[in-house]
Amino acid sequence: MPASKKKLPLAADGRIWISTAEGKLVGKGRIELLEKIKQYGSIRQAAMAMEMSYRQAWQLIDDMNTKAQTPLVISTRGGKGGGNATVTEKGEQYIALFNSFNKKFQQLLAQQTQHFIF
Amino acid sequence: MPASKKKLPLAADGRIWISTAEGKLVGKGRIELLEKIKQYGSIRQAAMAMEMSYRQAWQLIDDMNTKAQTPLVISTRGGKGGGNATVTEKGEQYIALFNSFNKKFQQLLAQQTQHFIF
DNA sequence: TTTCGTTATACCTGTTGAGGTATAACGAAA
DNA sequence: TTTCGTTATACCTCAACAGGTATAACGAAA
Repeated sequence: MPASKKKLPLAADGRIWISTAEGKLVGKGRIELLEKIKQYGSIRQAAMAMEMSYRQAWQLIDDMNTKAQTPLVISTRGGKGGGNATVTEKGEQYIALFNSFNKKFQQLLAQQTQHFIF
Repeated sequence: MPASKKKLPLAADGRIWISTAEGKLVGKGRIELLEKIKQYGSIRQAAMAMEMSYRQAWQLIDDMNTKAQTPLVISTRGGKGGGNATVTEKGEQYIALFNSFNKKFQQLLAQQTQHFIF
């Protein structure tokens, strides 16, 4: 064992999000929710896939749509299937934006954790 | 106004910390607390300077000392002045480690926020 | 052995927010 | 015009947590 003694394993950790003046707009969970809505075309099914209540999913979406100028999710109710939800082009842009940001962040965490052989 | 229309101001945001298997060890607030303890040599005065209760400061210190193998803060009670607290060499190392990590993180946030002219 | 300011710890309480449940609204299709 | 599954929203409850207050422990100095 060279310079480093027997060591307590340390990790660089953190959470990131994109915010407006109103506060948090999208983070990891909300982006995943958008991706599930895109996949299923349904808020309810997206919520089930993430093991969260419909209520919570709806609140997150409502908050996003309120804070962003343009809705990230558009939903309709009634009709065939009872209703549906789709992710807008704006929503897609946020997904891409966050995932790019997050990728760089994860690289930083990994790099810093390396330095923690301490 | 070139490629970007009138825009909603977005910011890359986040929080970071250093964690062990037991969870969070030090973040921004705890590092600041260590710095204040170093400055004042007193848990109570450090807490006052940060406008937190002595109780909360003590709990944070206790948690850090428990999770780290080596105490980050050593305190004595009784005697001249009623007691005192000092930051150990290990504590100083965590301060330096976190501040370095945080500096790179702040750079990432600033850089990403640039890309959010979106 | 009394004083004093700090460290250490127990205890109690209000708040807030996470979460579930219930129900209304809706519109296409049969 | 009835059915159906989903969206939308109101309402209620309970636990966890933040935070304050009170008090014990401590030891150097006077």
